[in-house]
Amino acid sequence: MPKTLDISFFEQVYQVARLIPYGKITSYGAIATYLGTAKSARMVGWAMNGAHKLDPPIPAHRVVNRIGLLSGKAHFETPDTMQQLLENEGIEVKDNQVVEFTKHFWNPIQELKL
DNA sequence: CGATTGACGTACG
DNA sequence: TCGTACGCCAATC
Repeated sequence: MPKTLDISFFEQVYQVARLIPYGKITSYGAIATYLGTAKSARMVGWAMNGAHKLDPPIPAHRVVNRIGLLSGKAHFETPDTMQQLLENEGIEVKDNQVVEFTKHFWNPIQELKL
């Protein structure tokens, strides 16, 4: 049996996270929903816990919660890293929150679902 | 080895 | 409309 079918939820999260295009952002819930486990949004964030340890690294800064809040900024090297990275990609951040969130939102369901 | 926690989100009163 | 409860599953205490 191919192990490709045995990849855990984490691996799938990593796969999707790496597909997030430059200058775009998505939410934990969006990824979870795309994977078919809408209520496992927490696990998406949990997966990001070791994102920087992976190779290639996962653009965890492009993943925010459903309201565009930089809920995971505290887990970066410095609390400002996440915001800096986003602004570097042309995404405006105001008070730990993404401005025009829906405008920069990248929905894996809409983009990847065929 | 059982209980708690955690980068979230939805359901329900 | 707002506040509280629960689910999700792995890692840590």
